[in-house]
Amino acid sequence: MASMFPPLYEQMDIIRSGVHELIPEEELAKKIERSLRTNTPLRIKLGCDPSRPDLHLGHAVVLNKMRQFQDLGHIAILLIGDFTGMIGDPTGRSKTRPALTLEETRQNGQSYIEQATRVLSRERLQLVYNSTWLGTMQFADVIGLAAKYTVAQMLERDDFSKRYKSGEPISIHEFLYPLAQGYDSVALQADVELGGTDQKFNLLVGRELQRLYGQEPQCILTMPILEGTDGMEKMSKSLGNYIGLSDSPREMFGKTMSIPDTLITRYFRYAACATEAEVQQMEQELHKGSLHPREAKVRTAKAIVARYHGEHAAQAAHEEFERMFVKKDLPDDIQTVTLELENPIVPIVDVLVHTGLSSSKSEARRLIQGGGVSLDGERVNDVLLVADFSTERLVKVGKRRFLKIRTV
RNA sequence: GGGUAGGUACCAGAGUGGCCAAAUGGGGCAGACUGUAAAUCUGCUGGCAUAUGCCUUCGGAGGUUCGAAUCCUUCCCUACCCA
Repeated sequence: MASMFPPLYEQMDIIRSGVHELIPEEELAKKIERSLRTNTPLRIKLGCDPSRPDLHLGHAVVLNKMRQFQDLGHIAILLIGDFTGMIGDPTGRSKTRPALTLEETRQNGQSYIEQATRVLSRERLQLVYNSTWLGTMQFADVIGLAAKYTVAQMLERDDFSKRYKSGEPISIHEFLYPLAQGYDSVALQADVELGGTDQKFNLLVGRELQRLYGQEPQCILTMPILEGTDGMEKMSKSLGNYIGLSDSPREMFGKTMSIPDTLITRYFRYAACATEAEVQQMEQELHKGSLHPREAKVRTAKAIVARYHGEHAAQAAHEEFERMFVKKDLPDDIQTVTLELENPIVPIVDVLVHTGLSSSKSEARRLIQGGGVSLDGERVNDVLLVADFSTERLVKVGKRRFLKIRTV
Protein backbone atom coordinates (compact mmCIF):
# COMPACT_ATOMS: atom_id res chain seq x y z
CA MET A 1 0.00 0.00 0.00
CA ALA A 2 1.33 3.39 -0.97
CA SER A 3 2.10 5.81 1.80
CA MET A 4 -0.02 8.92 2.27
CA PHE A 5 3.15 10.90 2.96
CA PRO A 6 5.64 12.39 0.52
CA PRO A 7 8.96 10.56 0.28
CA LEU A 8 11.69 11.12 2.82
CA TYR A 9 14.04 13.36 0.85
CA GLU A 10 11.19 15.59 -0.19
CA GLN A 11 9.98 15.93 3.38
CA MET A 12 13.45 16.70 4.69
CA ASP A 13 13.96 19.37 2.06
CA ILE A 14 10.79 21.14 3.00
CA ILE A 15 11.36 20.80 6.70
CA ARG A 16 14.89 22.11 6.51
CA SER A 17 14.03 25.24 4.57
CA GLY A 18 14.37 28.40 6.56
CA VAL A 19 15.15 26.69 9.86
CA HIS A 20 17.78 28.00 12.14
CA GLU A 21 18.65 24.68 13.76
CA LEU A 22 17.41 21.13 13.48
CA ILE A 23 18.68 18.90 16.25
CA PRO A 24 19.53 16.20 15.42
CA GLU A 25 18.82 15.86 11.76
CA GLU A 26 19.51 12.12 11.51
CA GLU A 27 17.02 11.38 14.24
CA LEU A 28 14.33 13.27 12.41
CA ALA A 29 15.11 11.35 9.25
CA LYS A 30 14.70 8.13 11.21
CA LYS A 31 11.41 9.27 12.65
CA ILE A 32 10.14 10.15 9.23
CA GLU A 33 11.30 6.86 7.85
CA ARG A 34 9.39 5.04 10.51
CA SER A 35 6.38 7.23 9.93
CA LEU A 36 6.45 6.27 6.26
CA ARG A 37 6.87 2.61 7.06
CA THR A 38 4.07 2.45 9.61
CA ASN A 39 1.92 5.08 7.95
CA THR A 40 1.73 7.04 11.18
CA PRO A 41 1.93 10.81 11.27
CA LEU A 42 4.49 12.50 13.52
CA ARG A 43 3.34 14.53 16.47
CA ILE A 44 4.61 18.08 16.15
CA LYS A 45 4.39 20.23 19.25
CA LEU A 46 4.23 23.98 19.50
CA GLY A 47 3.68 25.69 22.81
CA CYS A 48 1.84 28.98 23.05
CA ASP A 49 1.70 31.54 25.79
CA PRO A 50 -1.93 32.48 26.31
CA SER A 51 -1.06 35.53 28.39
CA ARG A 52 -0.22 37.28 25.14
CA PRO A 53 -2.97 36.33 22.76
CA ASP A 54 -2.12 38.82 20.07
CA LEU A 55 -0.23 37.07 17.33
CA HIS A 56 2.06 38.85 14.92
CA LEU A 57 4.34 38.04 12.03
CA GLY A 58 7.03 36.92 14.45
CA HIS A 59 4.79 34.11 15.67
CA ALA A 60 3.86 33.39 12.10
CA VAL A 61 7.41 32.33 11.28
CA VAL A 62 7.02 29.28 13.49
CA LEU A 63 3.40 28.76 12.53
CA ASN A 64 4.40 28.66 8.87
CA LYS A 65 6.79 25.86 9.65
CA MET A 66 4.05 24.06 11.51
CA ARG A 67 1.80 24.44 8.51
CA GLN A 68 4.40 22.74 6.36
CA PHE A 69 4.35 19.76 8.69
CA GLN A 70 0.56 19.66 8.42
CA ASP A 71 0.76 19.76 4.67
CA LEU A 72 3.18 16.86 4.79
CA GLY A 73 0.52 14.89 6.63
CA HIS A 74 1.71 15.22 10.20
CA ILE A 75 -0.27 16.28 13.25
CA ALA A 76 0.10 19.77 14.62
CA ILE A 77 -0.33 19.87 18.36
CA LEU A 78 -0.97 23.35 19.57
CA LEU A 79 -0.31 23.42 23.26
CA ILE A 80 -1.98 26.23 25.14
CA GLY A 81 0.02 26.90 28.27
CA ASP A 82 -2.99 27.71 30.37
CA PHE A 83 -1.47 26.30 33.53
CA THR A 84 1.74 28.23 33.25
CA GLY A 85 -0.28 31.30 32.32
CA MET A 86 -2.19 31.01 35.56
CA ILE A 87 0.97 31.29 37.58
CA GLY A 88 2.35 34.26 35.70
CA ASP A 89 5.90 34.30 34.51
CA PRO A 90 8.06 37.10 35.94
CA THR A 91 10.80 37.09 33.37
CA GLY A 92 13.71 39.32 34.26
CA ARG A 93 12.94 42.15 36.54
CA SER A 94 9.55 42.82 35.12
CA LYS A 95 6.87 42.76 37.72
CA THR A 96 5.13 39.48 38.15
CA ARG A 97 2.62 39.24 35.41
CA PRO A 98 -0.90 39.38 36.69
CA ALA A 99 -1.83 35.79 37.16
CA LEU A 100 -4.68 34.94 34.86
CA THR A 101 -7.65 32.91 35.88
CA LEU A 102 -8.28 29.61 34.16
CA GLU A 103 -11.21 31.20 32.42
CA GLU A 104 -9.06 34.01 31.05
CA THR A 105 -6.40 31.68 29.80
CA ARG A 106 -9.07 29.63 28.07
CA GLN A 107 -10.49 32.73 26.50
CA ASN A 108 -7.09 33.88 25.36
CA GLY A 109 -6.43 30.40 24.10
CA GLN A 110 -9.51 30.66 21.94
CA SER A 111 -8.44 33.94 20.39
CA TYR A 112 -4.97 32.49 19.94
CA ILE A 113 -6.39 29.60 17.98
CA GLU A 114 -8.55 31.89 15.91
CA GLN A 115 -5.48 33.81 14.82
CA ALA A 116 -3.23 30.81 14.48
CA THR A 117 -5.62 29.22 12.04
CA ARG A 118 -5.01 32.09 9.69
CA VAL A 119 -1.81 30.20 9.06
CA LEU A 120 -2.53 26.67 10.21
CA SER A 121 -4.94 24.29 8.62
CA ARG A 122 -7.82 23.15 10.78
CA GLU A 123 -7.20 19.67 9.61
CA ARG A 124 -4.64 17.63 11.47
CA LEU A 125 -4.73 20.19 14.20
CA GLN A 126 -4.97 19.15 17.81
CA LEU A 127 -5.44 21.50 20.72
CA VAL A 128 -4.29 20.65 24.18
CA TYR A 129 -4.08 22.50 27.46
CA ASN A 130 -1.26 21.78 29.82
CA SER A 131 -3.40 22.29 32.91
CA THR A 132 -4.73 18.85 32.03
CA TRP A 133 -1.61 17.19 33.36
CA LEU A 134 0.29 19.93 35.18
CA GLY A 135 -2.78 20.90 37.18
CA THR A 136 -3.18 17.47 38.69
CA MET A 137 0.41 16.85 39.68
CA GLN A 138 1.21 16.24 43.31
CA PHE A 139 4.00 18.13 45.02
CA ALA A 140 5.95 14.91 45.22
CA ASP A 141 5.68 14.64 41.43
CA VAL A 142 7.01 18.16 41.07
CA ILE A 143 9.95 17.41 43.30
CA GLY A 144 10.59 14.27 41.34
CA LEU A 145 10.62 16.32 38.16
CA ALA A 146 12.88 18.95 39.68
CA ALA A 147 15.27 16.24 40.85
CA LYS A 148 16.01 15.39 37.24
CA TYR A 149 17.78 18.65 36.61
CA THR A 150 20.65 20.45 38.30
CA VAL A 151 21.26 24.10 38.98
CA ALA A 152 24.36 23.98 36.83
CA GLN A 153 22.29 22.66 33.94
CA MET A 154 19.79 25.45 34.43
CA LEU A 155 22.53 28.04 34.45
CA GLU A 156 23.54 26.86 31.01
CA ARG A 157 20.64 28.89 29.78
CA ASP A 158 22.01 32.15 28.57
CA ASP A 159 19.64 34.58 30.20
CA PHE A 160 19.84 32.75 33.53
CA SER A 161 23.62 32.85 33.61
CA LYS A 162 23.70 36.45 32.52
CA ARG A 163 21.29 37.48 35.20
CA TYR A 164 23.11 35.36 37.74
CA LYS A 165 26.45 36.93 36.90
CA SER A 166 25.17 40.46 36.87
CA GLY A 167 23.44 39.98 40.21
CA GLU A 168 19.88 40.19 39.01
CA PRO A 169 17.22 38.18 40.78
CA ILE A 170 16.14 34.79 39.57
CA SER A 171 13.11 33.26 41.22
CA ILE A 172 13.13 29.56 41.94
CA HIS A 173 9.95 29.04 40.04
CA GLU A 174 11.58 30.39 36.93
CA PHE A 175 13.65 27.25 37.01
CA LEU A 176 10.43 25.30 37.03
CA TYR A 177 9.20 26.76 33.77
CA PRO A 178 11.62 24.93 31.51
CA LEU A 179 10.85 21.77 33.45
CA ALA A 180 7.11 22.26 33.12
CA GLN A 181 7.46 22.97 29.45
CA GLY A 182 9.71 19.97 29.02
CA TYR A 183 7.27 17.81 30.87
CA ASP A 184 4.62 18.84 28.37
CA SER A 185 6.64 17.03 25.75
CA VAL A 186 6.66 13.93 27.93
CA ALA A 187 2.91 14.12 28.40
CA LEU A 188 2.33 14.60 24.70
CA GLN A 189 4.95 12.14 23.53
CA ALA A 190 6.01 14.71 20.99
CA ASP A 191 8.18 13.69 18.08
CA VAL A 192 9.24 17.18 17.19
CA GLU A 193 8.96 20.49 19.01
CA LEU A 194 9.06 23.81 17.24
CA GLY A 195 10.07 27.15 18.65
CA GLY A 196 12.03 30.33 18.15
CA THR A 197 15.77 30.26 18.65
CA ASP A 198 15.20 31.81 22.07
CA GLN A 199 13.38 28.62 23.02
CA LYS A 200 16.30 26.34 22.25
CA PHE A 201 17.16 25.68 25.87
CA ASN A 202 13.60 24.87 26.85
CA LEU A 203 13.17 22.59 23.88
CA LEU A 204 16.32 20.74 24.79
CA VAL A 205 15.06 20.28 28.33
CA GLY A 206 12.01 18.59 26.84
CA ARG A 207 14.27 16.31 24.88
CA GLU A 208 16.28 15.43 27.94
CA LEU A 209 13.23 14.84 30.12
CA GLN A 210 11.67 12.55 27.57
CA ARG A 211 14.84 10.49 27.65
CA LEU A 212 14.81 10.40 31.46
CA TYR A 213 11.18 9.32 31.43
CA GLY A 214 12.05 6.49 29.09
CA GLN A 215 10.66 7.98 25.89
CA GLU A 216 12.23 8.49 22.52
CA PRO A 217 13.47 12.10 22.66
CA GLN A 218 11.86 14.71 20.46
CA CYS A 219 13.75 16.45 17.73
CA ILE A 220 13.89 20.16 18.10
CA LEU A 221 13.55 22.67 15.36
CA THR A 222 14.17 26.33 15.90
CA MET A 223 13.17 29.18 13.65
CA PRO A 224 14.82 32.60 13.54
CA ILE A 225 13.37 35.36 15.62
CA LEU A 226 11.98 38.02 13.36
CA GLU A 227 13.00 41.56 14.19
CA GLY A 228 10.27 44.10 14.65
CA THR A 229 9.62 47.04 12.38
CA ASP A 230 12.25 49.01 14.27
CA GLY A 231 14.88 46.61 13.01
CA MET A 232 16.47 46.32 16.42
CA GLU A 233 14.43 44.35 18.92
CA LYS A 234 12.55 41.18 18.31
CA MET A 235 9.01 41.72 17.22
CA SER A 236 6.72 42.08 20.18
CA LYS A 237 3.49 43.74 20.98
CA SER A 238 4.78 45.38 24.13
CA LEU A 239 7.59 47.06 22.21
CA GLY A 240 5.10 48.31 19.66
CA ASN A 241 7.21 47.14 16.74
CA TYR A 242 4.88 44.43 15.55
CA ILE A 243 2.69 43.67 12.59
CA GLY A 244 -0.35 41.83 13.88
CA LEU A 245 -1.94 38.93 12.07
CA SER A 246 -5.24 40.68 12.54
CA ASP A 247 -3.98 44.09 11.44
CA SER A 248 -5.92 45.67 8.61
CA PRO A 249 -4.46 45.48 5.11
CA ARG A 250 -3.54 49.14 5.28
CA GLU A 251 -1.73 48.77 8.58
CA MET A 252 0.11 45.71 7.41
CA PHE A 253 1.19 47.44 4.26
CA GLY A 254 2.22 50.64 5.98
CA LYS A 255 4.10 48.97 8.76
CA THR A 256 5.99 46.84 6.30
CA MET A 257 6.96 49.92 4.35
CA SER A 258 8.49 51.38 7.48
CA ILE A 259 10.97 48.59 8.11
CA PRO A 260 14.66 49.39 7.61
CA ASP A 261 16.27 48.30 4.36
CA THR A 262 18.42 45.74 6.10
CA LEU A 263 15.34 43.75 6.94
CA ILE A 264 13.69 43.61 3.54
CA THR A 265 14.85 40.22 2.37
CA ARG A 266 14.40 38.79 5.82
CA TYR A 267 10.78 39.86 5.85
CA PHE A 268 10.42 38.64 2.29
CA ARG A 269 11.61 35.22 3.30
CA TYR A 270 10.04 34.76 6.72
CA ALA A 271 6.99 36.98 6.74
CA ALA A 272 5.99 36.88 3.10
CA CYS A 273 6.98 33.22 2.78
CA ALA A 274 8.80 33.72 -0.47
CA THR A 275 10.63 30.74 -1.90
CA GLU A 276 14.38 30.49 -1.59
CA ALA A 277 14.72 31.22 -5.32
CA GLU A 278 12.61 34.35 -5.06
CA VAL A 279 14.59 35.58 -2.09
CA GLN A 280 17.88 35.04 -3.86
CA GLN A 281 16.67 36.83 -6.91
CA MET A 282 15.65 39.81 -4.84
CA GLU A 283 18.97 39.84 -3.06
CA GLN A 284 20.81 39.88 -6.38
CA GLU A 285 18.70 42.60 -7.87
CA LEU A 286 19.14 44.73 -4.78
CA HIS A 287 22.84 44.11 -4.83
CA LYS A 288 23.17 45.03 -8.49
CA GLY A 289 21.03 48.09 -7.94
CA SER A 290 18.50 47.12 -10.55
CA LEU A 291 15.84 47.02 -7.87
CA HIS A 292 15.23 50.05 -5.73
CA PRO A 293 14.90 49.11 -2.04
CA ARG A 294 11.57 50.83 -1.95
CA GLU A 295 10.27 48.60 -4.74
CA ALA A 296 11.54 45.54 -2.95
CA LYS A 297 9.63 46.66 0.08
CA VAL A 298 6.48 47.21 -1.93
CA ARG A 299 6.80 43.71 -3.31
CA THR A 300 7.27 42.35 0.20
CA ALA A 301 4.43 44.36 1.67
CA LYS A 302 2.05 43.24 -1.06
CA ALA A 303 3.00 39.62 -0.57
CA ILE A 304 2.43 39.86 3.17
CA VAL A 305 -0.94 41.53 2.85
CA ALA A 306 -1.98 39.09 0.14
CA ARG A 307 -1.12 36.20 2.41
CA TYR A 308 -3.49 37.28 5.14
CA HIS A 309 -6.10 39.30 3.28
CA GLY A 310 -5.91 38.17 -0.32
CA GLU A 311 -4.57 39.63 -3.55
CA HIS A 312 -7.39 42.07 -3.94
CA ALA A 313 -6.83 43.65 -0.54
CA ALA A 314 -3.10 43.80 -1.20
CA GLN A 315 -3.65 45.71 -4.40
CA ALA A 316 -6.03 48.11 -2.69
CA ALA A 317 -3.64 48.65 0.21
CA HIS A 318 -0.86 49.45 -2.22
CA GLU A 319 -2.94 51.97 -4.12
CA GLU A 320 -4.08 53.61 -0.96
CA PHE A 321 -0.52 53.81 0.28
CA GLU A 322 0.64 55.50 -2.91
CA ARG A 323 -2.16 57.98 -2.71
CA MET A 324 -1.52 58.87 0.91
CA PHE A 325 2.21 59.01 1.10
CA VAL A 326 3.45 59.58 -2.40
CA LYS A 327 0.74 61.96 -3.53
CA LYS A 328 0.12 63.11 0.04
CA ASP A 329 -3.59 62.74 -0.40
CA LEU A 330 -6.01 61.80 2.30
CA PRO A 331 -7.02 58.25 2.99
CA ASP A 332 -10.45 57.48 1.64
CA ASP A 333 -12.10 56.25 4.78
CA ILE A 334 -11.34 58.65 7.57
CA GLN A 335 -13.23 57.89 10.73
CA THR A 336 -15.79 60.43 11.78
CA VAL A 337 -16.29 61.30 15.41
CA THR A 338 -19.29 63.14 16.66
CA LEU A 339 -18.92 65.20 19.78
CA GLU A 340 -21.88 66.13 21.89
CA LEU A 341 -21.40 69.75 22.77
CA GLU A 342 -23.68 72.55 23.73
CA ASN A 343 -21.38 75.03 22.12
CA PRO A 344 -19.59 73.90 18.95
CA ILE A 345 -16.91 76.52 19.42
CA VAL A 346 -14.25 74.90 21.55
CA PRO A 347 -10.52 74.99 22.19
CA ILE A 348 -8.65 72.71 19.78
CA VAL A 349 -6.74 71.27 22.70
CA ASP A 350 -9.92 69.92 24.27
CA VAL A 351 -10.98 68.38 21.00
CA LEU A 352 -7.70 66.50 20.70
CA VAL A 353 -8.11 65.06 24.16
CA HIS A 354 -11.79 64.16 23.82
CA THR A 355 -11.24 62.35 20.58
CA GLY A 356 -8.29 60.44 21.92
CA LEU A 357 -5.89 61.98 19.44
CA SER A 358 -3.94 63.10 22.46
CA SER A 359 -3.79 61.61 25.94
CA SER A 360 -3.61 64.88 27.84
CA LYS A 361 -3.96 68.58 27.30
CA SER A 362 -0.30 69.10 27.97
CA GLU A 363 0.57 66.62 25.28
CA ALA A 364 -1.88 68.27 22.92
CA ARG A 365 -0.17 71.60 23.48
CA ARG A 366 3.20 70.06 22.83
CA LEU A 367 1.97 68.54 19.61
CA ILE A 368 0.71 71.90 18.46
CA GLN A 369 3.89 73.65 19.47
CA GLY A 370 5.83 71.02 17.57
CA GLY A 371 3.81 71.75 14.46
CA GLY A 372 2.20 68.34 14.38
CA VAL A 373 -1.45 69.31 14.29
CA SER A 374 -3.46 70.57 11.38
CA LEU A 375 -7.07 71.58 10.93
CA ASP A 376 -8.58 71.21 7.47
CA GLY A 377 -5.08 70.95 6.08
CA GLU A 378 -3.76 74.06 7.73
CA ARG A 379 -1.17 73.83 10.42
CA VAL A 380 -2.33 74.96 13.83
CA ASN A 381 0.17 77.37 15.30
CA ASP A 382 -1.76 78.67 18.25
CA VAL A 383 -2.02 76.49 21.33
CA LEU A 384 -4.99 78.52 22.44
CA LEU A 385 -6.85 78.24 19.18
CA VAL A 386 -10.59 78.01 19.60
CA ALA A 387 -12.25 76.51 16.57
CA ASP A 388 -15.79 76.21 15.36
CA PHE A 389 -16.86 72.61 14.90
CA SER A 390 -20.43 73.28 13.88
CA THR A 391 -19.46 71.99 10.47
CA GLU A 392 -17.45 68.85 9.94
CA ARG A 393 -13.71 69.49 10.12
CA LEU A 394 -10.68 67.38 9.43
CA VAL A 395 -8.08 67.10 12.16
CA LYS A 396 -4.71 65.59 11.50
CA VAL A 397 -2.13 64.71 14.10
CA GLY A 398 1.29 63.62 13.00
CA LYS A 399 1.59 61.85 9.68
CA ARG A 400 -1.03 59.22 9.98
CA ARG A 401 -3.68 60.09 12.49
CA PHE A 402 -6.73 61.54 10.80
CA LEU A 403 -10.16 62.19 12.19
CA LYS A 404 -13.23 63.96 10.89
CA ILE A 405 -14.89 65.77 13.72
CA ARG A 406 -18.33 67.21 13.97
CA THR A 407 -20.68 68.14 16.73
CA VAL A 408 -24.29 67.46 17.46
C1' G B 1 21.17 34.87 61.60
C1' G B 2 25.43 38.68 60.68
C1' G B 3 27.71 42.21 57.29
C1' U B 4 28.02 45.29 52.80
C1' A B 5 26.02 47.79 48.55
C1' G B 6 21.62 49.34 46.49
C1' G B 7 15.95 50.71 45.27
C1' U B 8 15.41 57.84 41.23
C1' A B 9 10.70 59.42 35.49
C1' C B 10 9.53 54.16 29.77
C1' C B 11 14.83 52.08 30.40
C1' A B 12 19.88 53.02 31.88
C1' G B 13 21.94 56.39 35.13
C1' A B 14 23.51 61.46 37.74
C1' G B 15 21.90 64.14 41.85
C1' U B 16 23.19 63.55 48.82
C1' G B 17 19.10 70.07 52.39
C1' G B 18 16.77 75.21 48.63
C1' C B 19 19.08 77.14 41.80
C1' C B 20 15.14 69.68 41.20
C1' A B 21 9.59 68.16 37.52
C1' A B 22 14.95 66.29 38.78
C1' A B 23 21.73 66.28 34.63
C1' U B 24 23.17 62.92 30.64
C1' G B 25 22.31 58.86 27.24
C1' G B 26 18.81 55.52 25.00
C1' G B 27 13.83 55.04 23.65
C1' G B 28 9.34 57.59 22.26
C1' C B 29 6.54 61.74 19.98
C1' A B 30 6.56 65.95 16.58
C1' G B 31 9.01 68.95 12.67
C1' A B 32 12.81 69.40 8.28
C1' C B 33 14.98 66.15 4.64
C1' U B 34 13.36 61.33 2.36
C1' G B 35 11.70 55.96 -0.10
C1' U B 36 6.17 55.96 6.26
C1' A B 37 14.22 53.27 4.99
C1' A B 38 18.91 54.68 7.12
C1' A B 39 21.89 58.81 8.49
C1' U B 40 21.53 63.89 9.88
C1' C B 41 19.45 68.40 12.04
C1' U B 42 15.56 70.87 15.39
C1' G B 43 11.92 70.85 19.29
C1' C B 44 9.27 68.17 22.99
C1' U B 45 9.09 64.09 26.43
C1' G B 46 4.40 64.17 34.76
C1' G B 47 -0.55 66.68 35.11
C1' C B 48 -3.51 71.15 35.36
C1' A B 49 -3.50 76.38 34.05
C1' U B 50 -4.55 82.00 28.38
C1' A B 51 2.08 84.59 31.92
C1' U B 52 6.77 84.25 35.86
C1' G B 53 1.40 79.94 38.86
C1' C B 54 -0.42 75.46 41.17
C1' C B 55 -0.65 70.03 42.06
C1' U B 56 1.53 64.95 42.06
C1' U B 57 6.43 62.26 41.53
C1' C B 58 12.61 60.01 43.44
C1' G B 59 10.62 51.76 47.16
C1' G B 60 6.28 52.37 51.53
C1' A B 61 4.87 54.88 56.09
C1' G B 62 6.09 58.44 59.72
C1' G B 63 9.36 62.44 61.53
C1' U B 64 13.16 66.75 61.66
C1' U B 65 13.21 71.54 58.93
C1' C B 66 10.86 77.85 56.82
C1' G B 67 12.21 74.10 52.98
C1' A B 68 13.77 66.94 51.71
C1' A B 69 15.00 62.74 46.10
C1' U B 70 18.67 64.46 49.59
C1' C B 71 18.81 64.21 57.13
C1' C B 72 16.40 60.75 61.06
C1' U B 73 13.10 56.43 62.43
C1' U B 74 10.76 52.25 60.77
C1' C B 75 8.99 48.85 57.28
C1' C B 76 9.27 46.41 52.37
C1' C B 77 12.33 44.71 48.25
C1' U B 78 17.12 43.13 45.57
C1' A B 79 22.17 41.58 44.96
C1' C B 80 26.80 40.17 47.08
C1' C B 81 29.92 38.23 51.19
C1' C B 82 30.05 35.39 55.87
C1' A B 83 27.24 31.55 58.78
